[in-house]
Amino acid sequence: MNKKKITIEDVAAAAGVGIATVSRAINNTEGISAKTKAKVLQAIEELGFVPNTSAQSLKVRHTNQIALAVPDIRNAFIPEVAWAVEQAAKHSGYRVVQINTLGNARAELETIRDVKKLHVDGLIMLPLAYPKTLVDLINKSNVPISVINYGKKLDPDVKADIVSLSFQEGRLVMEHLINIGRTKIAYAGAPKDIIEERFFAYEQSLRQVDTSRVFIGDDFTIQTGWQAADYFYSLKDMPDAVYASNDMIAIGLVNRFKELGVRVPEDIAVVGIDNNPWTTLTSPQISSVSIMGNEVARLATELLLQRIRDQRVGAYERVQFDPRLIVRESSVARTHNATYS
Amino acid sequence: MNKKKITIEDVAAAAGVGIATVSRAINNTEGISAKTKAKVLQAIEELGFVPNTSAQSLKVRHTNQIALAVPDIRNAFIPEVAWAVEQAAKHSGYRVVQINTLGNARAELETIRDVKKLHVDGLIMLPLAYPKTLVDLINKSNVPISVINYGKKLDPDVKADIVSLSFQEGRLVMEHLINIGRTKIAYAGAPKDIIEERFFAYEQSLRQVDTSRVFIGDDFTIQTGWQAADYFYSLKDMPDAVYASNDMIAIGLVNRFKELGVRVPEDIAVVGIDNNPWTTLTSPQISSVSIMGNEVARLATELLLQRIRDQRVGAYERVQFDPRLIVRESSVARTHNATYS
DNA sequence: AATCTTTTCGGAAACGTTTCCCGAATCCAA
DNA sequence: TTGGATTCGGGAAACGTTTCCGAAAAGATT
Repeated sequence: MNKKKITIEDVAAAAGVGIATVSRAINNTEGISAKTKAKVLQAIEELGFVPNTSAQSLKVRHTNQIALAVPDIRNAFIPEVAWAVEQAAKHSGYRVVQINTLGNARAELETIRDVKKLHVDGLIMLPLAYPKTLVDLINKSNVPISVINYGKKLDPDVKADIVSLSFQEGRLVMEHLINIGRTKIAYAGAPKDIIEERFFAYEQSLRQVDTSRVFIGDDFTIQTGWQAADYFYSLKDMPDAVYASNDMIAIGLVNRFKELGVRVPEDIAVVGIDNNPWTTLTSPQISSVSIMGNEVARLATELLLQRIRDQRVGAYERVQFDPRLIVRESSVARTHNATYS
Repeated sequence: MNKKKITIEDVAAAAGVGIATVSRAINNTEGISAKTKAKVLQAIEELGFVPNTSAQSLKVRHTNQIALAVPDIRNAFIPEVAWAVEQAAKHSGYRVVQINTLGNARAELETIRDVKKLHVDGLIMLPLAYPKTLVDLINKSNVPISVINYGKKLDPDVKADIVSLSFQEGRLVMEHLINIGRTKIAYAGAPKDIIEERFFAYEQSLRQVDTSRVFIGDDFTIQTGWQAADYFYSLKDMPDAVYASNDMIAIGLVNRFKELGVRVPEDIAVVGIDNNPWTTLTSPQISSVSIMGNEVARLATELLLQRIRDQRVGAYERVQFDPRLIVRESSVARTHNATYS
């Protein structure tokens, strides 16, 4: 209907006040009486006036937006993070614009240029690597940045708040498995483990590793889990526990074991990593360790928002998030089983 | 380092030209010689100048952004859509800002107000319902809108391009099941099926429905599938096929059937809906019908972008997307089985 | 060489806000 | 009442661009 864009000036005219007054009413800054404010507000309502964000941003030099740069929307970890960031941001009145780098390193550089263009107030990024060029760009950009580090060790003096995963998840599952009395622990993973630490933890928890007990499949899928199960089943000396480097593999393991008539956890315990919701949908439910994506994301955005608001600069935070083991049915103490079997 | 914001004016000074010329260089509009353009570009490079998007938008009256309003980021269907929209938009040089309505109807209204504020050039929405107030708001907003309709029938004269799912998925699975010679077909679903059409299709494909063969669980989860399997198993006259109203339920069904020693598909065929990636990870792999979220999303954004570019108004598109059945291991013709059993 | 086209460039006016600064109105106390 | 202190409201400048319009420069045509 209303073809013409209506501006603050129209409102001013309609309400019989000056444009400055209208502005005061909108942002409820002080220096305006309740009466005129009401009058203005009503005029706004009648005209269906909506302030132009571009003009506002241009004037006030910030946009109330933060950018979230993610490598690939389809990785399991990402939606969780995106969700949490969105929540935390919205809660503080910020909008988030997502920038998809597709895991492309060049795009990751491009990102911070975009960030300047858009004049967003801050940036949260999950880089998959830290080439020098990226670090440089970060350091000389003067936009507040939080990085969520779920990859490799990074340059210690990046000028950004960093919340990283502590890579203790492997240790956690090994300790757990040992605690519940398992002695023949196997490992099922994939090559070029993004998080090699997961395998290192396996090695370090054992006096010596029996290489016949480690199975390395092609990828992080259920199929790999199946293959691993078949393999372990074929061993004359079957393991009594398996540490799966992610939940997909763990799920494949318990499915296949069930088919083979191997009882989980009585005959063999299984624990995975990621705390994928699916772990609760299998039978038995699978123990897993949560990487705390939600909390990590929330903290990262809170740090960022804080930095934005306080105009803080320097004194960059460096926090690690420890993963948490969630014990479910697929791994229980041996003594328990004895009672039942 | 560079504390002060540097503007087009600084560039002009540095390059020894006027500010209009700089603008021409940036947007490579014509009316500028190659030589001076190079000069300007270099100055830009040296100063690290980045144009201010807010100022640009204010002037040109558009933002090169489209908004995507989604009910809940965690629904299976949504990430697929979000991804496709993002891809299509980026390909045309548009950025997408996601607005999360949390499925909240009020927030859905608020959305279109936000859209005006932000001055995005268009909006793609997936409303879960179409209250009159929403339709009104859509109709009198003069922002191009595409709606992806995966819910109920909607007001026929919404002023927006609409691409909807055709709700033929139920018919598809029933025809398939009948074609492969199943005669005792059961239904497993959840109450208040978002897409009631799925159940209607079941009723309509049968001369008469044997109510003992329909199981309505609590929700769309695997657990419901388990319960359904138990229930069907308990029947004296077991069905020879079950039509699950979504893949989660289907997965639960085949898992539980396997445990019960019921063979799929020999004893009983199972087919689900949604073409959830997980259907290929079970054994047997589960037949399912794809709702074509990807294609739907891509078309919706293409329609939108087109409308934006051509400033087209009126002549709203109405397209339906037909789902597609993907036959996997969980449903094969009876004659086949005979050979094997 | 002189005029006429055409191309290239710069000045200045917008775009729709916020905010500074100052004048007007209101309030309070004596 | 009157004056001074205080609150309220308006005009105008600024934010950083794009673009219109006219002027200058360059090229083309005799």
